[in-house]
Amino acid sequence: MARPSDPSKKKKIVTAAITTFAQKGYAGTRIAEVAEAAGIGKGTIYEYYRSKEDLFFATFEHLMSDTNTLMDKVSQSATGSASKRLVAMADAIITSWLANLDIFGLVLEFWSATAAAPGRKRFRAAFRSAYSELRRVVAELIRHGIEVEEFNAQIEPEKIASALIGSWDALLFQGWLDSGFDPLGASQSHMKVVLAGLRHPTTADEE
Amino acid sequence: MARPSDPSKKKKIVTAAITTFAQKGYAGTRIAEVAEAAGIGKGTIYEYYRSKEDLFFATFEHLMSDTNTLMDKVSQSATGSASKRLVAMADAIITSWLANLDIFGLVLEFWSATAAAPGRKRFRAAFRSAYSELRRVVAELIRHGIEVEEFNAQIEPEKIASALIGSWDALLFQGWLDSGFDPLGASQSHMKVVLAGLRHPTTADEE
Amino acid sequence: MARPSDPSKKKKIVTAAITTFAQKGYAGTRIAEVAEAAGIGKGTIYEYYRSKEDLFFATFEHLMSDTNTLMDKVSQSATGSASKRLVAMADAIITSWLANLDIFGLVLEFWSATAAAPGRKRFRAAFRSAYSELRRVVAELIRHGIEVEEFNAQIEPEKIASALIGSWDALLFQGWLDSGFDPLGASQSHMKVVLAGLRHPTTADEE
Amino acid sequence: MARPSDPSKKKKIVTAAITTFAQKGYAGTRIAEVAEAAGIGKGTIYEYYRSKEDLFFATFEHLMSDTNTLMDKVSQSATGSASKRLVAMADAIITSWLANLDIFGLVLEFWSATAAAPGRKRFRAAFRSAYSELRRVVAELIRHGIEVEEFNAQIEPEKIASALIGSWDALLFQGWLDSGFDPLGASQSHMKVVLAGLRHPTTADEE
DNA sequence: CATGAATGAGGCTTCATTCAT
DNA sequence: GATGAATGAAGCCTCATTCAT
Repeated sequence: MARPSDPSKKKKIVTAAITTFAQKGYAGTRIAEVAEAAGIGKGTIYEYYRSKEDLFFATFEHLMSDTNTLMDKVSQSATGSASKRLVAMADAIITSWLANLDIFGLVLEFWSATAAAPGRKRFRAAFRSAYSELRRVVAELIRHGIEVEEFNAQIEPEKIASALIGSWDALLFQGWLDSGFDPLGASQSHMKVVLAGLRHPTTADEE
Repeated sequence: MARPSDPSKKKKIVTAAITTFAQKGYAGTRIAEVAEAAGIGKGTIYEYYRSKEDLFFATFEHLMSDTNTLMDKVSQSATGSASKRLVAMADAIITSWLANLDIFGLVLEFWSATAAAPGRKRFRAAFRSAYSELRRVVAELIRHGIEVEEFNAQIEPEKIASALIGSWDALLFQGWLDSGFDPLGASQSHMKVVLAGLRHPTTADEE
Repeated sequence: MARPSDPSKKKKIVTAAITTFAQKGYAGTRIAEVAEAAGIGKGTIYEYYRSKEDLFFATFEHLMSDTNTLMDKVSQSATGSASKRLVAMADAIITSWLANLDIFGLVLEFWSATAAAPGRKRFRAAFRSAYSELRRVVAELIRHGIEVEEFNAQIEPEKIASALIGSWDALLFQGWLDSGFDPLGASQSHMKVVLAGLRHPTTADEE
Repeated sequence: MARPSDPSKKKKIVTAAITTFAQKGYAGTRIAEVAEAAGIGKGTIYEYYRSKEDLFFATFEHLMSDTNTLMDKVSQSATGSASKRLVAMADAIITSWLANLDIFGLVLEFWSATAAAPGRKRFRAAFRSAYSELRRVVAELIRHGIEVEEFNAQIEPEKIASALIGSWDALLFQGWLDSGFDPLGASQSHMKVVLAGLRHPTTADEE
């Protein structure tokens, strides 16, 4: 009864699942399709994953961890001023996703998985902590910029961080919707403005 | 043969559909549930909508038009400097959605509907044009700010617009995920920085 | 509660039903279609007929009575030798149906209605008595031919009658299937042979 | 993805389908009933047949092929004069169907399937070619009878063939309607007359 | 009388999951 | 361990019939 755990096969399944879920969505994907894409039998998937839902969550975790890995790499390799590091981070994330825009649909599926009914609470929880962590990293960077007096002290690092991260996601979504849209360019333009804003004092409260 | 078209009943159905789809997601919703929520018979829904998918799209259009109405109201009523108007717009959108955060899950469903398979192309098309319009309106406002020399001339209105809009969506999403998160505060903080950035020249290209 | 009985409206409904059932079959016909074809409201049909099944049976009776009327006319107007009368009868029936081959599909529906389940026993009964009557008329004619020594006395009128009648139906069916097939020609050819056979003694029992 | 194709199971299903469709008609039959009659699960049927309609067509083909097999056997084994062979053929077909009169209702369903709407064109096509072939075989036999001067040269083999075949069908139908009716006797009586007619010259055209 | 909007029973079909091989 | 044939719960949708207007 103990399930097998050949990691190479698990990977093969998840990879196939990513492709298939991305193309057809969760509801539109049949387990048989994933199996076929993975070049294995339908029943075999159940040796490695308890259910379709479980497999879906596994693809989620897989992508999540890819993103985390990317983030770690970026934040470790980034050098220079806080501004440069922020821009590098934005560019890295967006560039990385642009290179895989074909599976961006999967992200949308994950987002919507945070909504629907029961058994999907883990998606919401995972997203929450992922965003939380991402905000922490970015906020840290901003805070650092303040400390070294690169950024103005009035700003609230956490809040800015959440908006920045959000803009990255949202620009990718717009790029996904509209192939004529350029998320990277938009992000860079936005980052320039934000960095300018971070350096200068915000005007005394309007009105 | 000719289907009935009592608009008040259509509205009753759509309203029920919004609630139900928002709570349980598209896949998790049974037509019978919507009917019950609308206080009518299951078959009656099919007098007004050809299919579940059609009803879903109708809820989409309904919310879309609500958002458009809101946008029109905001852009018409907004007065004062470009900055103030931008902030007003951001606040209006976010506040409006915060008041209906319980149906934000529906938006996620719509987002993911832009992905999956056939018969859903219209979602993508509708989103594309909606974003396009929203960008146009916001970019217009920014362009106006440049003309009156409130904003610095180097910025690219369309790109900034897309990032701003994106941040609103994405902050709402974070608020949806995490009830401790405050989208409005984050947006306001972000807007302040952006407005500061818009007023000041961006530094000479970083290397 | 008493049902109305405006006969002109009943006729309008049955006429519409004949056309529609003939084109789409019983199962493929919706009451709404019949109503539309009749130029009346869907509910009105139920003022005149208890159910779809009932309406179907009414179309059956209508056609049956048409056929009976035809038969009566033919058998009364026929003059001359028994042979001539038989041929006239065959020709009349086939010609009449050929002129309405577009509703022959309805006859097929009636035939199959003699099979399926309960509530359709009346179709079988009606057919049984209709065939019985038809056989009686044709057999009578043959018997008459025997009496006047036009036909050979060995033949069994009832059996020949049933085969003749059957051949008419079946040739029409073949014509219905294949527009290149000529039921009338085939019938005439067949009748000639049969009449020749009726006139001559059948050979002593073949071994 | 690839559907199973165990022929013995396909046969089991078709057999069950024949019984059930014959008893209750196409419309009156529920897939679940067929499954139960076949002793398998409802879903299993869909592993072997795409739809109810498909299964129905399969039963049609099955019976068609049975009939063809019978015809081949009869035409090959038949010896003796053309007359004897014709009678043998008639008797074989009728006897064979009489032995299975319980599923004759199915034939009626098939006949009516040549009418109704779309997706059923194949029934008509199959019938057309089946009748065409049957006519060919019978006409061939008649033509042979002419050649050996057993039959008179004036007759038209194709036309007589179509009428003979038709009479077999139609007599079976009458037997099906009325258990007191004897299709075999009627056919034999009819065949005798026809054979007598085939041997003797038809009278000069009856004005 | 006529209408057609409303209804819900009923059936086909899908597909995740199981389990014998 | 791997497989895929078998399964049946579940759900969309149709359409005959009703009945308030």
